[in-house]
Amino acid sequence: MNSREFKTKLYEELSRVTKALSNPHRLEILDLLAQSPFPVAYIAEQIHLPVANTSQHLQVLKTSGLVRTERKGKYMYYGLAGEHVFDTWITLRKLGFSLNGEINTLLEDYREKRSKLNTINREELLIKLDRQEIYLIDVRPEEEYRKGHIDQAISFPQRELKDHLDKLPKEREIVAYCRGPLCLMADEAVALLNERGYSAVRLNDGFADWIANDMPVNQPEITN
Amino acid sequence: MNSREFKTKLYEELSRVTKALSNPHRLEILDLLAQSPFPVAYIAEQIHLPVANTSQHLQVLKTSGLVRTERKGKYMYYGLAGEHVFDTWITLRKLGFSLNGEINTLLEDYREKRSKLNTINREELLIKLDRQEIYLIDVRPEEEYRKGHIDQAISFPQRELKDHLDKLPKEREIVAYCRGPLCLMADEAVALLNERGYSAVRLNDGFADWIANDMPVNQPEITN
DNA sequence: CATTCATTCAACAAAATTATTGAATGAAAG
DNA sequence: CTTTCATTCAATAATTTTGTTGAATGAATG
Repeated sequence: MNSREFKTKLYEELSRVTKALSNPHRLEILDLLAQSPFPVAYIAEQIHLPVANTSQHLQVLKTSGLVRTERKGKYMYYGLAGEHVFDTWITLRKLGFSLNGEINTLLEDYREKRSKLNTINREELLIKLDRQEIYLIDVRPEEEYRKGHIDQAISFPQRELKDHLDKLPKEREIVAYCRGPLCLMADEAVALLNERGYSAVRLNDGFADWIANDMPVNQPEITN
Repeated sequence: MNSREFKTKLYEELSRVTKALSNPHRLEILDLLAQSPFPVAYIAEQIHLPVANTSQHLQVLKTSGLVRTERKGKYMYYGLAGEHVFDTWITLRKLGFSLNGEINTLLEDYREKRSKLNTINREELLIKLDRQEIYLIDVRPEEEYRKGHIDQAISFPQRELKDHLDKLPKEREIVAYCRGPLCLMADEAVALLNERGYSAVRLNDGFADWIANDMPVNQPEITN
């Protein structure tokens, strides 16, 4: 093998990973798996894709080494292959934000229309939690809450939130969080709450970033 | 725009960057541009691709925001759009190495056949340079040497090295470096030198990593 | 102001990726 | 041991990406 053949092969091998990252559905899957491992059917539902198609995308990710599988009962759980995959995803997300002004515009426009953009960051949240100044709600699907959540958070899945408004305090500020900065469930929740006379803000990133920074979590139930 | 439409659009935008990174030739271009900006024809020659094709790849990179252009005289220089692009490239390269065992095997096999794998790292190099224990040669094409090189390095382009062996000392250890860990010019040079009775080793990474770590460089000539 | 030459464009062909459908597999549960 | 059901496979169609060729552009040079 001469030098040129070798280089061609080398960059081809390297591009196997970047090719796996080159599809929007697969990026959305990675963003979801940053929460925790999930079975195929759940992932398919979350990203609104047929199961067979989702399975194919998952296999692309698996072949490239980005995700790994584990069978639990009749379900096949897919999860990120390691912390370096999460870190790379964060790096790429940041790069995307900085290179593509469109993304920021999109997100801001969307959020501006719903809530008043009121956000709080991780440090502020921790302090206010400590002082019991706020009421913290986790608006992700309950499956995800059960696998782990921010310490002291109560589960109020966004989809059912409007049916449980009576359980929320009007006198205390409510902080809602979901998966990460690209996740919209917290925005929807905050918009609804403010409309109904509550005082609500969202955590500016989300659960994935929370655990990535070793903040206090609660994992009440190790699922099998 | 509803929530699903919005998410689809968001991940599509994000994938514009990852799509641009998904082609092996474009990765090789980025790796080259990590050295410094170059005109289209030079890039085409280095990656062994027709100029028109190279131009197309460069435009994909430019549209995604990863590289930017600057006209100098009759040449159009393409360069990385910023430090965050370089950092992301390094992150991806590392991820590729860790996920794809094939890559490490390839590199090691190739190197083992040529030299005896003798390498030196940046810190050792700096110390030995200071003590004048070594003779440091830059084996990249002279164009690249002229744009900047490791302080005290002498230019001995790998392609012409065999015609200038008489200018090298046999009594002192020679250290050769080129672009980065994926670049093979230093390996070829080291192999040749050891064959001819010199004592030579390579710097384990290369010039891109050297400047990324703020090590001492020499930029004798600002080209225009 | 005509010429040169690096680069880009445009059009088409070739190759790779993605989506869709329905059937196959294979572990768990009755 | 049969049934159930989550997942994967296989085949094909639709779409996108990549390569190739030759012509067009347009800035610099004489």
